[in-house]
Amino acid sequence: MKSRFAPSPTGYLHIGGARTALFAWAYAKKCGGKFVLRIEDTDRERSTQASVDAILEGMSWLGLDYDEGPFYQTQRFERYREITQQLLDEGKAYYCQCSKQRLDDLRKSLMAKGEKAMYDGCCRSKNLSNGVVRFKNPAAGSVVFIDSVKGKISINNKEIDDLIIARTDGTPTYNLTVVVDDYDMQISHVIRGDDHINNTPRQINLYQALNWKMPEFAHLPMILGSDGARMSKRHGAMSVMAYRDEGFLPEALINYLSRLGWSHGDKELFSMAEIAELFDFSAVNKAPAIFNKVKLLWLNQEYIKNATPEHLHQHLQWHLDKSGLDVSTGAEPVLVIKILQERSKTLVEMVEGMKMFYQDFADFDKKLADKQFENKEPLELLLAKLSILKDWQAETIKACIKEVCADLDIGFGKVGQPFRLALSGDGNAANIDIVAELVGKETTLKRLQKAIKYEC
RNA sequence: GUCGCCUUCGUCUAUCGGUUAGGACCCCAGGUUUUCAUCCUGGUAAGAGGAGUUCGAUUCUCCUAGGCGAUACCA
Repeated sequence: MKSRFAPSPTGYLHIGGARTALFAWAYAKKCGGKFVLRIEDTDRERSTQASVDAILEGMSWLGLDYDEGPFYQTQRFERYREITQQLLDEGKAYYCQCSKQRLDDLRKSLMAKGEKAMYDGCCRSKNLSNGVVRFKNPAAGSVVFIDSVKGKISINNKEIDDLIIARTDGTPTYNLTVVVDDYDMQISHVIRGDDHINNTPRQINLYQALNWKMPEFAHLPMILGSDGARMSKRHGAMSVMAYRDEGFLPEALINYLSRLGWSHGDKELFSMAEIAELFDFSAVNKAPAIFNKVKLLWLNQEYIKNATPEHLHQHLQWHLDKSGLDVSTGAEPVLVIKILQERSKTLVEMVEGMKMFYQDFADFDKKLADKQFENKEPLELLLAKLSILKDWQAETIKACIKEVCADLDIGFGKVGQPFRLALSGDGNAANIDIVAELVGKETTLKRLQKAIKYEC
């Protein structure tokens, strides 16, 4: 068994492509087969090296490792030419010199008549010796195949015209190259988006003309934008790497993507290993799915909550570097990460939460400060007690807070809240005693003084 | 226009002829809690419409509607 992911390098690796790659990868793993990466760059106009790099980076970030490749179609032009020539020699393809203008007019007049717009085979028996090369599609009968997710699909050959397999400049086109490559690379399972369903019968006819064994086909439904329309920029991030930038963990994105069109009973959380073990086309939906970022966020939070601080630290490094936050001088990062795990939906949020431990903030949140710092007494008393505290530990700090409460005969909140604001600046922090311990004695005292000086 | 594919809560989905149609996200209401968050409990919410087949249809068939896709010298 061997599957492949065959993106064209005309942009970054997007969500839909990633999901296709994931399923192809998962099925290969499940079968103990191989997974191949092939770059379909025959369109010289639109393909770029930057896109190739972006796709490779996306695959690697997601952890979608491939056993073979990446192969590049531009390096196989000789092979395509050979097959095209063979088809020509066997009378299964022919040259066509119809102008774009004629093709255009033909299409328009056909549509005006309410017929399907397709090439009329004008040059079929002209015996020309140059121009584009068209494949002679069978005129009668129909193509029937069993798709692993859609079931039986049949299309009448009357609906398929003679497709171009080589352009005027001799370069091959998509339908020819996929067939040749999938055959040469011994791909047993062609797994791709269902926007390719309509191409499949053409390709099957090519397989038959070449007398090649056909692979299994599995067409995955599309992923739609939030309004049910095809995904586009206005739906938010489409690029896989944009999700890293926004603070998502690759395992969360993978988990989310796996559940778009696939399911395994009521199970929601899947590790990559579980996906590889449980994935099957029989549980893949036929209908397109709408991408829902809110659920992705929930998943991301689940993964952040349950990850080890060390693992999080690894992924956090990229964001730390980006934000320029230096964590080498303050508390041990994993300790800080630990207390932020339950309160961060994304890694970006986590970096935000880390800042108070490593750098000072400019001002207190005014609205909160006016309220919390109105009565300075608790803060002053707390400062006095903490100043002489020798053993700077969460427990001892907590004891000080409780003493203040007792001395002043007030509740924990009356001391804890102002203290929290004094330390964080925005009032956002976890258990105040632990936070104070990690912020450190010197900084804590400094911030308390700053809070006491605050004028409401 | 033509052809192909698709259609269960707002969203992702379970159900493989017989269920009070289940789970998850979101949302709402409670509870725990040192803010926020987490956590716990409960709740709202669905089979596009119409014909058949059947003792019985969400499930099988057909029609309609809607959505998506293809109709390129793009992939």
